Amino acid sequence: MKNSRSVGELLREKREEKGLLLRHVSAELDIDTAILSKIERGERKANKEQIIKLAEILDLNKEDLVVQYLSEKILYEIKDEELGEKALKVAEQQIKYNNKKNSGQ
Amino acid sequence: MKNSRSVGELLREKREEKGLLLRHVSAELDIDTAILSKIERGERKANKEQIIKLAEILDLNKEDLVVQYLSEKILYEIKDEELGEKALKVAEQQIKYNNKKNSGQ
DNA sequence: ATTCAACTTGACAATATTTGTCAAATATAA
DNA sequence: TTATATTTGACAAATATTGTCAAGTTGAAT
Repeated sequence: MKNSRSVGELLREKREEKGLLLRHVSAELDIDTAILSKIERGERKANKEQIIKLAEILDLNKEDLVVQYLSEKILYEIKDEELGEKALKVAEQQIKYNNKKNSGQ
Repeated sequence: MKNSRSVGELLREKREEKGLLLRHVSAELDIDTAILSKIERGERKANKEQIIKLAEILDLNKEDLVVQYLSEKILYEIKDEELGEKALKVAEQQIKYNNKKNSGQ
């Protein structure tokens, strides 16, 4: 497997690497430091807009960060579901089927 | 692919097959007929509890219905996302990795 | 064409969840 | 200790979800 760091881990790592404080980054996001702290520790989820901004502020690869973010959203959705893994596979099938259809195949 | 009917289609088909009216089924669910109508036509989502009850009332395979229900929830979550499909795959990988870990491998 | 039952629609209300603030508590370091 | 950074939890505001209701539409049977 490639990279398995959570969004929060990625954010905190990079922020510290850059020597930025919560207050610096949260100011740019226009939120309280408390929320960013929670996001970094996985206690709260960021929203899409914040993820984009964070990628920019911290020079993180935007696509990688968004993919990890969406993946966590999906996993959150099915975290207590026995049938979650099955549902994931069905969802993939249904996306693929749709792609096919809409590309004229 | 096996079965690609949406939750709504499954519900309406089976309800009509059984000769039940919206009012019969919605009474058992303790909601207005309007909502059930919308659920069947895909205009609203049911919640988990309702899905379970509906499977019972309509003699639908509970597992199949729940899987389709969860799949639709997942797809809804990423419907406007370019990176949705990628995120789905990452989510699967991460579930698998977790399974491994927690089974002592 | 009128009537009747089933269903649909959309405006709105209630409730739940998400997203945020703030102030106090806890580290960490000088 | 003092100062700064982070964390915590109670609460408030904003948003999304879930529901009701009443009026509108549809279709079948007079």
